[in-house]
Amino acid sequence: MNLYETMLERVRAALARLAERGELPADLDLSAVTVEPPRDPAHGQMATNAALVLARRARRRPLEIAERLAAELSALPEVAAARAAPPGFVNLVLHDRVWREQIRTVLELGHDYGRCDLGRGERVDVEYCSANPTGPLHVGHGRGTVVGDALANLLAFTGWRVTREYYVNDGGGQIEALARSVYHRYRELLGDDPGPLPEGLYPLEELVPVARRIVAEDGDRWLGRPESEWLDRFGRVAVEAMMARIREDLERLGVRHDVFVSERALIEAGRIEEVVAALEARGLVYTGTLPPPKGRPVEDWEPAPQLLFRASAFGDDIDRPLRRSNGAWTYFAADMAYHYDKFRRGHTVLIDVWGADHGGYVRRMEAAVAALTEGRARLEVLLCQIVHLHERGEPVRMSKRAGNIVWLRDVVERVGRDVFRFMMLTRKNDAPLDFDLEKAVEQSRDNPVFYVQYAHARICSVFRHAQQAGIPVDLDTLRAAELERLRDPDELALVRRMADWPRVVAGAARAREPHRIAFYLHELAGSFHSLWTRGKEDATLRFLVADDPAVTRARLAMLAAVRVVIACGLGIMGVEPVEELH
RNA sequence: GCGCCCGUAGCUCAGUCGGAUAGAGCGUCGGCCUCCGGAGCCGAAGGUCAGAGGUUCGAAUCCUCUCGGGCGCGCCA
Repeated sequence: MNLYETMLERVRAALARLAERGELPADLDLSAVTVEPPRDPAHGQMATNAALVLARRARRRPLEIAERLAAELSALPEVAAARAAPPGFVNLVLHDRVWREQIRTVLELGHDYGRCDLGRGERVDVEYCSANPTGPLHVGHGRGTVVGDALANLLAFTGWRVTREYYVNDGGGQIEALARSVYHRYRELLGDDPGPLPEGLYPLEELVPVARRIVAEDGDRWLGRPESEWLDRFGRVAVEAMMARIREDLERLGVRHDVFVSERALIEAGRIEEVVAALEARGLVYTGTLPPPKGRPVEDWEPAPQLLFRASAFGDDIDRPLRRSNGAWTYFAADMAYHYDKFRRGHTVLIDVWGADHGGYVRRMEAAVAALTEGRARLEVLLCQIVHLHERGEPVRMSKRAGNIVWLRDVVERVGRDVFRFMMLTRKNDAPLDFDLEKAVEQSRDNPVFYVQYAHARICSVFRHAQQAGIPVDLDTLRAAELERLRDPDELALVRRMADWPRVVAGAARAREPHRIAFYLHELAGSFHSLWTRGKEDATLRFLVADDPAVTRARLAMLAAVRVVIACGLGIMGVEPVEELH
């Protein structure tokens, strides 16, 4: 339990005592009562809204309740001051020692500090990346991949049982196009001039080695043969090769999925038929004709009866097709089978991280999950907005047609895994993100990655100096430090910021917003840098004070704890906490 | 036309389940190097939270409408 939760319990207990004495009604609903840091630190260190929330039901003036509550809270051992403030807050100041003790807690718990059981062991499936196996990952894929990975880390840290998952779209027409693209290269390699690449095929250089492999294994036996003979073979080899490449790209980003699920395998196992039959049995599937699409007119639109899922019964605008007019299942039908599969494997929270261009797909998938699981699982979709790439201030435009795609691997190699991952988490997912390749490698205040890592490195540097000076820095010594020697307001501010970590983690997990970790670390690093600089101006505030081993121990304990929190936060983001910058 | 997302300082963005006088970085201006790493720190200036209405003790936050931007809109994935 973190400090805020502890104080919330204290507030609830105090309210109960007031109720016992008849100063409040007995059965008040306390669920809206919170204990939070006030926006303006001048008000105090924590504030509760209890009186404001309860005033109406209690039929009392908020300030009156606040005053009684303040009196009650003043008596607590943790509380240095409790004051009622208009319109009805109770502001709390805790004894410094309560905050300082958090240092010892951090040193006891290490990287488990901030861990909690918010998820209560519920099984959540986080599906992210899931790029089509028609080429390597490009920068655009990187954002969702990092967001999904960090979110999975965050949820695992806060008590969920997490599966990290990649859906391999190896079943549709795009794979046929991929196979034909490889066949084109195959003919080129064997000197059988195929002419220019037909419209709709992939011009990727990366397909040449795939074709080469088929030449090596199969020779020229597919030359001049009808498509029906070679299409499957070429498709399988191409998907395998592309997935191998994608896994390498993921590896370089430090991303490792637990499960790769093949769309094709689901289809071949008859899973779509199962799901559709189940829906059919419940009257949720029918044959009908959809109205023409809105917006820009579709030239060759003709009304045609199709097999439809009654998505509109679950909040979608219209019903959605399950079969194409050529009889094949739609992507949506396969996706239904896939999401049902996630549920069948025991997940009750399904989180999908998608690009913003899939926004129009969210409603129908939510409807599908609601229908298939009969409300026992819920889908949460995180849409990641576009990444704008900049080079020397100029936007880098990517276009598949022009063939100037920026591969994820190249960017990661250039700026480094840590920088890339951190930068991808410096915006909330539904805001567009600018990524400047120059700034990313710059070591300045401008660059939040550097700023945070620099704080960590500086702490490590202090410890190196301490060791050189023969000052004991082992954990037992630090745990036994006389923390009351930490008296400077900036030291206490740093400690309070550090003690915020459990709240931040829980809030970020609840909101599915891993970017909050990045912002928090930036603030924590700021508090630290500020304190560091004061030590330059005032030697008594330096961390290592030669003639005062006790204060040195206390400050080293504080730094050790801050370092743990920084490292832990970076760990959730998948970023290495470096010990030295160069 | 419809749906989803967004609109906060000159720029890029935070803003906790609705909480008090809306915060940070960049940029601008003014300061701080006998130093545990100045790759840093401190200060100043800078706001009609797009606009209007509503709910509420209280709205940047929730609801409605308007304006502006992004994405998407049968048988692609």
